[in-house]
Amino acid sequence: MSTQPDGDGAPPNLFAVAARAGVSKSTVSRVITGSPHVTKESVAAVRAAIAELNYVPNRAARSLVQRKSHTIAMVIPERTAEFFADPYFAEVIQGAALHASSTGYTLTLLIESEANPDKTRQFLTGGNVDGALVLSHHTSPQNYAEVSPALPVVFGVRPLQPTSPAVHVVDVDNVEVGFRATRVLIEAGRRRIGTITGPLDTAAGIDRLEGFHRAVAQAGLGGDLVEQGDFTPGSGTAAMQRLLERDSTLDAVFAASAQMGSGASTYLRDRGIPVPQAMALTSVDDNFFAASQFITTMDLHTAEKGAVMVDTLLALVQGRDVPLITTIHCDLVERSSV
Amino acid sequence: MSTQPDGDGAPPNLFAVAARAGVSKSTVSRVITGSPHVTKESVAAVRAAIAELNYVPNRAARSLVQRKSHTIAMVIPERTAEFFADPYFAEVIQGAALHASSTGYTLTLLIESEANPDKTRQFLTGGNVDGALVLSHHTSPQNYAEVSPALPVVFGVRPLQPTSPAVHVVDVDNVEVGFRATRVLIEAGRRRIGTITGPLDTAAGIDRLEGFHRAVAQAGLGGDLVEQGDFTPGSGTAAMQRLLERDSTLDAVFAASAQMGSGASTYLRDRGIPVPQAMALTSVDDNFFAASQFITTMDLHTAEKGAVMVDTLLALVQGRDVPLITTIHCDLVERSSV
DNA sequence: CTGAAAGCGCTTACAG
DNA sequence: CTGAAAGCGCTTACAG
Repeated sequence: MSTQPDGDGAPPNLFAVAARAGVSKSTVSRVITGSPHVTKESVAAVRAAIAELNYVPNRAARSLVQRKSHTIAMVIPERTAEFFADPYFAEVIQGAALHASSTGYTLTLLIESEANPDKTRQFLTGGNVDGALVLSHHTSPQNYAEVSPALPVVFGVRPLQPTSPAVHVVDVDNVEVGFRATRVLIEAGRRRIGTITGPLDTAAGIDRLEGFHRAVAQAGLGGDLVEQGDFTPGSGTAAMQRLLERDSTLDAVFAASAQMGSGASTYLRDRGIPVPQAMALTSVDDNFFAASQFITTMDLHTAEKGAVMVDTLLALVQGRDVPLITTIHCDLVERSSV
Repeated sequence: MSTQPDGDGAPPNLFAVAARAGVSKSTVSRVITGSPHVTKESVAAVRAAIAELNYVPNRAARSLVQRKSHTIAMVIPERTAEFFADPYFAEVIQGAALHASSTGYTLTLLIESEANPDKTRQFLTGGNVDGALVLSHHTSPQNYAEVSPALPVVFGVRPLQPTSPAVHVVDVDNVEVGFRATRVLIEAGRRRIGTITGPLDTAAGIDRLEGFHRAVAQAGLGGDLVEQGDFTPGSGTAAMQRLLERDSTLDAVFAASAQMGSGASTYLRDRGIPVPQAMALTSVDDNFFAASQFITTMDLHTAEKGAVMVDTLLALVQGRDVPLITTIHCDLVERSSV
């Protein structure tokens, strides 16, 4: 007695579509799964019925029989969550979510509680997801390497220690990132170059510093002016001050994050030190911290990285062979700080 | 022949647990669902078997029979996604994800593609999720109000236009937010007060401006110094400049976001205008933009808002009665900008 | 309190 | 190419 064609109450199921299209459930299923063994006429009839009924397949039923959840988890350890304010993570997640939806997979956000890490691992290994993306600077990937044989896992950061078994990683080459960002300063004629590093217990922090050291060494310059930050603007300000106190002839700084670069830039402005005339500056990551301070920076293609992480994971899920390391390219974005 | 007790291959199912515990599948199911009609002995036996086998219930099977996905979606329209860099969204999402996981529900991130909005709505109404959280300043909630009878939906922002049917909203009272942030300036003795608004096609922008107007009117002050921004730091800098050009006697500014406040603060510093001596400043949202510039600001308890959105949605999902509007309290955080 | 049976909505061999 | 049947792993009345 409803005016709506699809009736009220329960949503239409395969059986309803089959009845309307005048075929069997098997045929409807074949059309939906894209099987080639169906006549054009049947395909057309089924498609029409699906459209008329506004039919959407039940994921639970499909998952049950296929033993696939069509869901992937994005695991964000709680400590990283504190750093959620870092645009970097938001951008990776956005890139991953956007791409996942285009593949028919669903992205579940899983914040790993430090109080109860077993809960997260149980969720992951309990067949709720087909694979997991792990984003973290700190958490030991060894924990996940262990679930890895049971569940495909892709990391967004290279592990600090080699894991066993080895894990799949998608990331930029942070040594290259540090090298190129430092080279720019050298090519601009700077001779007394310092660096504000990220935390030196993170792969990104360590590798970018290594890149810095290689670049200055290659140019025959000193690599002694190193101050550590924690990727936040405030730490950049403080490190900039320390650097200047250590050597007043400093004429260039490579900051290992745009946030720290912006903190350094703020300090320089407050002290009336003109950029780039008296001090050249480069940083890492192209976000509004870099943009608003006009800092020449390395674009890490972070959203793309999120998408590639999804692709890599899905390849693994489908049993395809994937190299252990996928490197995301990086680019120099020139602004007015050099 | 495996040394592991849980064998290899397929994960243990209900049947395996039942066999090990020496009871029927029905009894195991009752223990898992928390039915009271089970003897203590049976409960103990089943729990032991579950622990020994490391059994995790299959969500797909449960969803299929219960017609519940135990999943809720966080819908982020693409336009909002551009603003993903705004710590505000990250914080809401984090709060929601953390709380959802503690309730046994799974949070799926759904980025609404502008190219194909039907896809998102189809996913939502196709029985894939039990409810949806919608976060957006711009998107017309009317679109979602329409799916609302079929699917519980909770909004993080009040709709600009009344919708039909009315939708559930969880948000701070932005009029109060604007009022209080302006009052602080008045109480500090400022007489010539301007405001940098958010976009005036958003509820937050409109309501915070309304709060500003009420406060200055109540104090018998003028409410003419209004410049619009878009919540970003850059727009705050530009608006601050326009305000100063319009009236050089300006002695206080209420910025409707911490990002804009920080942009304004940057401008003031560059011009050598001391804060708070020559210019007092307040803003909205307590994040590192406010903290790093020492701005007195309104704490919107954003992570808590995410959690409350989840609670509200789950109440709706469970058929409980929920008020249409849930107001999150806000607090003043005093720093040195006033 | 407990168990056997039916069924949730799909997919997948198996015949034809 | 197509359909009837079995089964994925649970939960839920229904008897007992």
